[in-house]
Amino acid sequence: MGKKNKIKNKKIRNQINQAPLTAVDVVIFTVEEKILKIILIKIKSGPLKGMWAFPGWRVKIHETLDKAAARELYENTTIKNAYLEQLYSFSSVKRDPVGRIISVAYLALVNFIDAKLKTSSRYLDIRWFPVEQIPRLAYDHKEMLNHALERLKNKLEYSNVIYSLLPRKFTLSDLQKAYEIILQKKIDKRNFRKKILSLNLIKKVGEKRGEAYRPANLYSFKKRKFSVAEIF
Amino acid sequence: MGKKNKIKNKKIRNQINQAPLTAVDVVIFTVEEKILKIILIKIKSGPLKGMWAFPGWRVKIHETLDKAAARELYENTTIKNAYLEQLYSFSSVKRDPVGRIISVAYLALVNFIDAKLKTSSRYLDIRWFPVEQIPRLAYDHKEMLNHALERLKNKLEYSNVIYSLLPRKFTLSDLQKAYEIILQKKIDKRNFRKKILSLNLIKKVGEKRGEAYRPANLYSFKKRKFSVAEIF
DNA sequence: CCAAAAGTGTTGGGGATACACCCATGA
DNA sequence: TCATGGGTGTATCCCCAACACTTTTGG
Repeated sequence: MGKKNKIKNKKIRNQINQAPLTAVDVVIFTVEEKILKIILIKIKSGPLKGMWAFPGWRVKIHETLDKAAARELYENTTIKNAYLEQLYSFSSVKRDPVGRIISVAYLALVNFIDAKLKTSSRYLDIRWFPVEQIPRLAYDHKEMLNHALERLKNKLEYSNVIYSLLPRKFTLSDLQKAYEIILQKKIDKRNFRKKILSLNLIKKVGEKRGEAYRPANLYSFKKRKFSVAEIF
Repeated sequence: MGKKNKIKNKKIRNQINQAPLTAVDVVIFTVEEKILKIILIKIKSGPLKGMWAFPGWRVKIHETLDKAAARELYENTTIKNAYLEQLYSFSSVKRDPVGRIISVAYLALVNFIDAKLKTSSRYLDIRWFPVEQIPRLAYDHKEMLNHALERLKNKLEYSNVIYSLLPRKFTLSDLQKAYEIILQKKIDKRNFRKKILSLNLIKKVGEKRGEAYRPANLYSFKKRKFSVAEIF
């Protein structure tokens, strides 16, 4: 190996050593059985093998962050069109013991029925966890979760994002419960209905849902598309 | 050069070619002469030479994004402790004609008196520009500016960040003007004073500021530290 | 005494909150 | 007929917005 090549090689190595790599991690929320849940995966190798973390992967050279997050969501849930939003970029120098990796966190909201967890050779395991029963997380993912929860709560209060957590048809009680679960507070039924209906975002469909007792009216969102409006 | 080395070299190259690099860009706001201004630099080389853009640079291997942004701010203004907040990460594949670079945008608020623009060999020029008179910007920096303005306006309405745009002592009229400049709307004087004083964030100091006519009371923030509160 | 900016209160409306009872259905 | 969740209306409060005149100073 010639001296010239040695130098070139060293230069390239330096470039790698001086440049943090970038990854995307996705915090995927759903509501099921009156519980707010997230997807965690079990790390397959490296010093953190066996720990739980959010699904995530390096950003490829030809894809945007949004695309990377959407890919990650799809590969784990088979969901293609969920609500997906960039959260924050995490960059502690020591956050990943393997190397210098900056992680751009994303927030995803999916409805439980559509989300089919897909086991992947990349992970040892993948599961839904209630937000209230989270194991110790790898990296700085606990912090990431806190950011995500904060953002979710805020977003709920000034937008209609909650539509993405619910099935197409739902009762007003379902909707109220979803709000209560995420915001972690009781809401007055009458005030809730007044407010929601006055926003004109949902419409009745047909009177089903007579599981027992008096059947409830079913509603659906007029537009299943993110929009900002005063909600609570 | 042996075959083994060739392969190794190729592998390293691939690693570079497959990994987007990460940079930080800082949108630095100030208010001067009743005008909202930002710092722009003129690009020194490459295909975008001569165009204006936000100051920014690659993230070093040993620094966090916050540190990189603070460094960038310091190198351009000599300011060490301004309000600095991560905005958003931009990642279009073609945003930089030179290569694949993801940019994490930061928002900085400085007061004009403290900010001494420092010419750097990295740029052809550096200047304050009124937000209303911005030249065509390089990269996706126009979009970045829009995000920054949006964030600034929102932040103003639910926090005390504006302290970082003002000198230590100011009159209520100064404060009101700053709000009006950024929010781009007239505010009623009596309602403004009622609201601001009720928040208990500022206190009187001494009655100066008698430039002409009736002298105004000077105020200062009780805490020059970011905090969230309902404002407007 | 005049010009210019500083300073000061009251009123009305809208949205949020608090609160309790009747209704429809299945068993 | 009863148990269960579905569904409805009113009174109050507080925050925000609208609005105009007096005060203090320098020249």
